[in-house]
Amino acid sequence: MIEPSGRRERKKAATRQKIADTALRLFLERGYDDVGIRDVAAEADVAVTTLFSHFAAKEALVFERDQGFERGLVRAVADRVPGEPLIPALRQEIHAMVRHCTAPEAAPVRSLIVSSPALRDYEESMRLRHADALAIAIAAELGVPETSTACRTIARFVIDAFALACEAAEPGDAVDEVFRMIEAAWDASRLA
Amino acid sequence: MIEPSGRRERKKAATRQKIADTALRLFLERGYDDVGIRDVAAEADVAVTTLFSHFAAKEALVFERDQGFERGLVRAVADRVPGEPLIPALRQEIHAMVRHCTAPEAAPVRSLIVSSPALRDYEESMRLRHADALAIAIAAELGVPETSTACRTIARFVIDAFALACEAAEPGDAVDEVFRMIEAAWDASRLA
DNA sequence: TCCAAAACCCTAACGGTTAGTGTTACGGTC
DNA sequence: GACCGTAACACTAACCGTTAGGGTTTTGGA
Repeated sequence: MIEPSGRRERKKAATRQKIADTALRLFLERGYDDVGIRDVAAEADVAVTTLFSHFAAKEALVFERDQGFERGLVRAVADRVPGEPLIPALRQEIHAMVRHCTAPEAAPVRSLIVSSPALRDYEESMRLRHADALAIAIAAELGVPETSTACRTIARFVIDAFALACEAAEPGDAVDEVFRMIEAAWDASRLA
Repeated sequence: MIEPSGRRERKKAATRQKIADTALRLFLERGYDDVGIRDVAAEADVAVTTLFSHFAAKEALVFERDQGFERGLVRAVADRVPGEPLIPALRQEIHAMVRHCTAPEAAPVRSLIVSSPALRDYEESMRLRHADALAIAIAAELGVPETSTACRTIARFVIDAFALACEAAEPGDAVDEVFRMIEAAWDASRLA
């Protein structure tokens, strides 16, 4: 009775994708605030309730791909080659994420996000969740309690690096600059 | 034609205060989500539109006093005694802010905020604004461009210290712990 | 073949927020 | 002391995101 194999899954994924694609297209054409949920649903040919069964909020329509970011961060901590130090592994992962977000083909979506306070706030709240997940992963890796202030601090700093680098003129250099500071902070903590 | 002195100002302030007091009382009595804007307006005996002319959003009704935080941070940078190093000055200010937020009499409001995702998100977006303001103040103090990555990084780290300490079991100790890391990060930056 | 669940649809509403349009009360001016 | 501009407030009516309630179709498996 489990394992909903095949067609059902594919159809559901297709519906979800169609909604996301339609939404992004309309947002880019007419602006985020000038496209209503009812517009998106109509254009994607689904009911409004169906749209909300796939996406928790209007803002989520824009951040379809960012689900992998959190997983990537946690993996960068948990699955790194034995003996590899933590911070450089995270630096590498943040580099990849920043490259992804600042790639030329991502520019229209970027400016869409920047132009809407609602989207900016939503993105920041996503980052907070990422930081919490990362803190838990780091704590698990080091064998300290999840509530360890030092772990949570490092996790936040790493997410800050991501956020700041995405807005910097030279994103790659910014990642390195912030990570020099994070490395020092790490050495000054009791975790190193 | 300027200088609206006297009665008008007082009446406006009184209205604002009455709205905020009423709102907080109702929220604490019945829960944030179970009190509507129309309830608050009716109980405070003002029109809904009047309420929104004083407060930008429902969430802002809960964060009436936090306007001073940003000012305090900027002042901690700009008005510190000559020769006093930057980071300890900020540490002191954050200590004061954390004490303020974790004081026993602030507990009901704290738990109100924690219990509502909307309020938590709003608080975090306020902190982002504080970080931006602080970054600008630091940049001005050091005579570097506002967009300096190092300045923005330190500002974010300081705000992180505040957020983490407010949630920690021992807030005061947490501030000191995070600031040891910030101090190291500061020394590793090109600003020190 | 038939069933249970998943996916979907429709309608109607709720609650925060805003636009449009007055009305009052205050402050400064002649 | 009468007068005018404007800030503060009120009322109505809506917009928009979101959800509840309740039904229909599609799918996978027994």
